[in-house]
Amino acid sequence: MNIAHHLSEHDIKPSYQRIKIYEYLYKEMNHPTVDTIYKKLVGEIPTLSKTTVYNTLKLFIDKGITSTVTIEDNEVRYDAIVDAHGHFKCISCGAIYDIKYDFKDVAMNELKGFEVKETQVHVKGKCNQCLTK
Amino acid sequence: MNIAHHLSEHDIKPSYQRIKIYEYLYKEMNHPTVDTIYKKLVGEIPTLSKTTVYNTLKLFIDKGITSTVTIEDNEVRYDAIVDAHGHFKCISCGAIYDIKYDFKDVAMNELKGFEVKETQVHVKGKCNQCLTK
DNA sequence: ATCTAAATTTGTAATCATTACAAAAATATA
DNA sequence: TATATTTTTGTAATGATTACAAATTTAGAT
Repeated sequence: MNIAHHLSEHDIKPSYQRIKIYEYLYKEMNHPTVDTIYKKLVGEIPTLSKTTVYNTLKLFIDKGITSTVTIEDNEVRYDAIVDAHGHFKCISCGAIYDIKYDFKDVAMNELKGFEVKETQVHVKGKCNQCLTK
Repeated sequence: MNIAHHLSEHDIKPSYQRIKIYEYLYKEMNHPTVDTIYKKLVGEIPTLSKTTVYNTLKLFIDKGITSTVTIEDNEVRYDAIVDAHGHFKCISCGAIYDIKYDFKDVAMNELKGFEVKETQVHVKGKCNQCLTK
């Protein structure tokens, strides 16, 4: 995918920082925190400011090309995938897995007459790899 | 329900503060934040400290009689219901509704071989009341 | 190419929820 | 009653996020 083009398509001017931040999100797919993104990119972009990372992610969210994952109280994570999907966090190794689920099953009867804008499913436990160790 | 007894049963000494905090959680069922609890109870208990509210809720969670609701990034809410259930937050009036869902539908095939400890379902949108206004 | 205006980035300080920690108060035990 | 233990409290520290204004970069007009 052409990142500059993807940003432009969503009404975001493709500055150097924006391209790098989106590239990191998109390629790593590791649901990073702001701090993770900053620490990784400041090597390549020595003048990078954490404020820029915050500003940029907020812009990406406004424009609909990034979503947040708030599976923990004390940290917000970011995801280049914006389609409805859930997340599993392993309490042993800390890895976060994307999980699909049938959206209809979750949109329960109780919400008849409600307008649903967003659904987040967060599952915690131990992952396959940690269990077989 | 006898709150002192309920606390004792779960290995929590029923101090005045603990009883009042649990009572608030249990009776109001409004998924309050620490600040909400503090502001409400400090009228009745003028010496109450916010630290006590934090300590007490942490204890309740450890002992399994309270759960957290992290439907927003910037605030943790608390719930006296600990059975698996989801939450709907209205983006218009801010109210939080409890919602049941069929747990099996959410525990997806992808998590075969994983050990699931906890599932949270968070839905945001507009509630019935706000829509019909 | 040059000037000017607008957008973007940056650094610092402020904010706010939460935690750490130690002193004070209350409770239980001998 | 005296002592040990538990609980509560207040203050300070932490850490993520936001506010804000200056500096830099980019874009558009001439």
